Amino acid sequence: MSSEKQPERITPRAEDYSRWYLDVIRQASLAEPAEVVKGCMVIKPHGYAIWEKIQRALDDMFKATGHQNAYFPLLIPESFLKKEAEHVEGFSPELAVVTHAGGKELEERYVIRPTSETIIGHFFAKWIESWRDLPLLINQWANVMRWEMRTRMFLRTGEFLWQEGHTAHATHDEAREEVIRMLHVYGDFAETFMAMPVVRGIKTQSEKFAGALESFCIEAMMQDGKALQAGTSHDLGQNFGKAFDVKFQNKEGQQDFVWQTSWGVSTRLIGALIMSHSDDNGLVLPPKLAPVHVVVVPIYGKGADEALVREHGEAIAKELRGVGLTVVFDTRDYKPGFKYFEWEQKGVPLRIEIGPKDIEKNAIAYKDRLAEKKDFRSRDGLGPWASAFMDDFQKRLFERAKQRLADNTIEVDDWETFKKVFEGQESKFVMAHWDGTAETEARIKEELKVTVRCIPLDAKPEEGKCVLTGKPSKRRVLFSKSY
RNA sequence: CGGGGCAUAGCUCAGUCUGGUAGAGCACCUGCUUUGGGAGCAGGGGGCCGUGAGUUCGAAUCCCACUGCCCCGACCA
Repeated sequence: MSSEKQPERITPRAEDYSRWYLDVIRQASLAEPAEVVKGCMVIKPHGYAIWEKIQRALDDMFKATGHQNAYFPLLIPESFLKKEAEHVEGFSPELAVVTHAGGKELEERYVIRPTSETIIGHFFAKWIESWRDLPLLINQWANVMRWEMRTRMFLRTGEFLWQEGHTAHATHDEAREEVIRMLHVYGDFAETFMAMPVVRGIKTQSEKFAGALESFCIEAMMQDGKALQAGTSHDLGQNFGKAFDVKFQNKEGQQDFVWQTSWGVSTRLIGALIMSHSDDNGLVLPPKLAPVHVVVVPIYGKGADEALVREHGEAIAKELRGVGLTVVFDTRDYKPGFKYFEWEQKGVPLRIEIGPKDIEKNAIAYKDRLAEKKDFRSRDGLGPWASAFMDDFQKRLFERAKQRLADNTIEVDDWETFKKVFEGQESKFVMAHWDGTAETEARIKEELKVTVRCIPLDAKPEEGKCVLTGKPSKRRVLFSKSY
């Protein structure tokens, strides 16, 4: 390839979107390819810190909705996977299997969990006897492995981190309520914390989770117009209950199978974050998930009193920490300009510079990560100001993303226009009529690599004709290319 | 799994065609000088040239095999 003088340069989005994505990850020190382990990645401290923020916020939301955390084994007896026909069919191509342990071949092979419905089903069967044991609301934070042909950091890797909620209920209605409740937890999380607007919807039968009756999802639009499934929530019906004999005695004294749900989000959310907000200068993070809110950079001018600058820097950092912000006072021995670039690439929302001139004027210089130039303001009232800045920053990110989603969501009624929208690498969110058949979905996917991302929950009934076949349709569905 | 590319310093790569003591830039370390948008000078450390087997007096270089990684397609959170 070209022998770039600056290998640390970030490829502009317009030049090569997927290179840009990888460059941002590298420059922000979020992760790197595991290199010695196929298809896997190392999540570096700055990337993991974002995941920890995501975990904390979501975990609080799960607890608030009555769930408890537990942990199940990484290894699952191979026979378990086979108990639910559709489930095994969906996952078998991507399973990693343990065949040997302790120096000899295993009697029964284990698969490394691709998801835990089966082993959790096994234990639910032991734990549940009566309607009094229900609902059982469990969540697990774990790693899973799916052997993927092609990987992209955070979006699709062999091993990834996630949470998987697993619940059991006495009635289908109750399970259904849970599925919808968690879908909205995800939707709220995406919009409130990630500043990422999402479309809440139902998957088509061909896109749903293997083994579920129905899958719900939140779909987000990335900057290139493609959709990213950011979270899913499944109505498992009694499929796993029957496969694992998860029965309970109901109030009428009869045996019945439980109704189950499962729902999850993964480290893919970090990919979603990157592709929602970041720019050609690097990462941009919403304050609610940013590991560092403010970086304070000291400037030691000619003949300046270093100790004095340092003292002021410390005082500013302390003041900002006092209002709950995470602050780095960067006293490393680098030129200020070097630090500016580095922290910008890492997505810190606000930079404050403190030097002799500022001290003299009782001022600070600051740089908004979203602004072109830096600005100045008084030293007074820094805490409240910075705190309000973060709220505003979070809001600006959300508004910007919402605007982009609105601008790039269109209704299309004829096939020629539909094709034009998806020419080349182009993509938008297209609301169009669909005749509801898997055949039509397949044809569109084949020809344009476009799929039905979901049937939006808020889709209003509307008579129309399928954009491809002209057959009757009762509402529009969301079409897009996707990650 | 198909097609393509690559493998030499921490990183990006030159050197391979035409065999002869291992190279550059960046990064790193030390010192001095600097500090408001990626500093400068001087000195320094760092290599099983992916692995294995050949050819040869001699292999990063030639031959064979293997492995790994990246990119593009078919599958997927």
